[in-house]
Amino acid sequence: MPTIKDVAKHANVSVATVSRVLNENGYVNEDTREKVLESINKLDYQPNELARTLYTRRSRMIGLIVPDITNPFFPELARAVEDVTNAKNYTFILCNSDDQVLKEKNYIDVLRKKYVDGFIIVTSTLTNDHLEGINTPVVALDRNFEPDIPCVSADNYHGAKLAVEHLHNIGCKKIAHVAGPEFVMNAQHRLRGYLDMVADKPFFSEDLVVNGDYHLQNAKEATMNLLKAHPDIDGIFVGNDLMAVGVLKAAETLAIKVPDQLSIVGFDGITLGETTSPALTTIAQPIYDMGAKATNLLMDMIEGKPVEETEYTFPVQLVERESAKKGMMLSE
Amino acid sequence: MPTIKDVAKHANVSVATVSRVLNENGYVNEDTREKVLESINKLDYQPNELARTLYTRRSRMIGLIVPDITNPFFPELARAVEDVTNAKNYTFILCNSDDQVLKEKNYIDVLRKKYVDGFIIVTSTLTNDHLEGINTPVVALDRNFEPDIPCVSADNYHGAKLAVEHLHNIGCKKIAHVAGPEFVMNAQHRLRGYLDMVADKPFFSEDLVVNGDYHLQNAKEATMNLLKAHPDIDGIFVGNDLMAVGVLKAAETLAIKVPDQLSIVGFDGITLGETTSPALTTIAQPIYDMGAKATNLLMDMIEGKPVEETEYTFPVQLVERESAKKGMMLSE
DNA sequence: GAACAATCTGTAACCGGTTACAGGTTAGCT
DNA sequence: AGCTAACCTGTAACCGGTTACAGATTGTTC
Repeated sequence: MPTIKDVAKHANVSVATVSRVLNENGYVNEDTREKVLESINKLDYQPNELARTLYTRRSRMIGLIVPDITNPFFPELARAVEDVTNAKNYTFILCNSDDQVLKEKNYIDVLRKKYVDGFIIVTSTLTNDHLEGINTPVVALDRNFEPDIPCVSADNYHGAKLAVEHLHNIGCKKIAHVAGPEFVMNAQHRLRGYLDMVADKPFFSEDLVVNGDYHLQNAKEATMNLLKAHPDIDGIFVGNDLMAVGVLKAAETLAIKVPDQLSIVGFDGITLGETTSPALTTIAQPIYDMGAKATNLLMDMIEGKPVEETEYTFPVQLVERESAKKGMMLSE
Repeated sequence: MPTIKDVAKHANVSVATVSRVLNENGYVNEDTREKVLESINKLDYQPNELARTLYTRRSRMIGLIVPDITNPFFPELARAVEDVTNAKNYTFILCNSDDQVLKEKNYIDVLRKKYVDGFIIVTSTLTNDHLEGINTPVVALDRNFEPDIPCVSADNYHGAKLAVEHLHNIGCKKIAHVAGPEFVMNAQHRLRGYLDMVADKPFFSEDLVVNGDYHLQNAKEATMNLLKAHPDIDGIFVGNDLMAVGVLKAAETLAIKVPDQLSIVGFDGITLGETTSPALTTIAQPIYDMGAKATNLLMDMIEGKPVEETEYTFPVQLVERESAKKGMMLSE
């Protein structure tokens, strides 16, 4: 691989001049400029990003930290991040934190040593303290954790209300909730949305809320218990789509027909929900758009552009598929 | 951030000495060693990876190029790669190629400029020519493309035979195949496995094979046509699980009961197959193990260890779930 | 034609590390 | 004591770029 020195020698100029034509700054005579460009072409020279980074402290790399790429919500997010970074000539590094602060901190450390220009973090466990002294730009995605860190998320509270409202509208008489983990902010918002819709209803009791961990298996088991304890539940709002699939499985195991006997509404709008039978009715977030927004926001911060707002809330949308519909209860 | 110079000054030694204790090479007196370590601790010094890389030409980063992380097969692979790289103090960069040579080449270019130490590539379109002159280690994953590039994949041919055999064993009388794209090597192997099992059977005709593109929608449509043309098909071996879900959907649309009237066997063993109803019977590849093996192999190559073999074929396994079982046909 | 600004180019310091080389010290052996 | 080998440490070159600074040339203005 040729270096800038080779080019300089070939074009009979100094490295400074070559650097000037490369970066298009400073004065350089048109003739020498062309001479240099010619040499660059002839030698197929490509500047060494690393050497550049060392001096400029800009790596054109960002880190994306997610809990687990295996969770189908995150690939869609990651894809958006990749598309945007790529379009802007950045690259990104993917890190799985498994929701462990230690892993998060470790990754942040490692990446900072590599001079990454910024972070997009999906976290529930990291707090501002851990980021102290880090002057690298950070954007929080999906989960807002600290007031002075810009955050991109969906309207979880409203979405939850939308879900319960829909279940109510189609005639459900007893609506339960399989909640996400308490330590996750968006799960709290969704739970609150549910509670604010049903807390004053006569059918409500606290044990209509069961805790899931945003994963399938656990939600399935919790739902089995729930449905055994309350056989008259005819609607469930589930904290996310992955758990909703678990709920679907639970119903199947108990020979409860969805949506005839039980209506289910999920949350997220991941592709997985389209592949189940019945397909999942859900509250869809604009996942790709959120990922893209977060990335663009981060780039703006990196490039020193002023950030107007610190909170970007995306609207959610009810997507009606097959797991919730006006059921037998109504026609009775 | 303190530099090695700060440490040197603080410990009253030269940078060379500090470097020596850091890298544990060359002679350094025990007393000075401790003095230096103390300074490192006191200043909370962390060596700058970048500066190191510039000289050593080793970045402790590798690139993983996959067609599309949104395809549920790849997150499981990516997770394995991440776990292994992370354990060995490497980081990895994820790239989506969308199966386009141009994107692949571009990524390889970009990453080489960043001094990545190696590549893991899942590709069908890249050939050796494109890698020419690249002395960076490369491992091919899931799809073998050139003889002199080490390759980790599953036993696709045998898996296909296993699938067809299973369909045969449970009593299917007319077995079709929804194939993956022709340009993908593993799809060819699976097709061949199918053909070698059925080509001499009386029920066989060439139009029992339809082409899919490894995605859901396309497979669904192709299957609808297939099943309309051959209503007596009672078994389908599908080239991958994602398409198998499409086949499931097709059957549902046509009101064909799975597995009572039609048995379906997929390929891959991704988690998605567990979430459908009926859950997918499939030929499972050890996806995580394959990813881990490829990564370990790459690291060995990077570290100059000799590579014994150039082809690692992993065994596959029939996972019986619900989409294939002894059907009505038998009991009639 | 003198003064000054704008244009052009090269030298050298710098980013933050690694390491070849040289010089000095100490220990071991005859 | 003299010689060699092992031990210890610092200087400076190097990785491949960027840029402050200075000096030279040209152009403009009065």
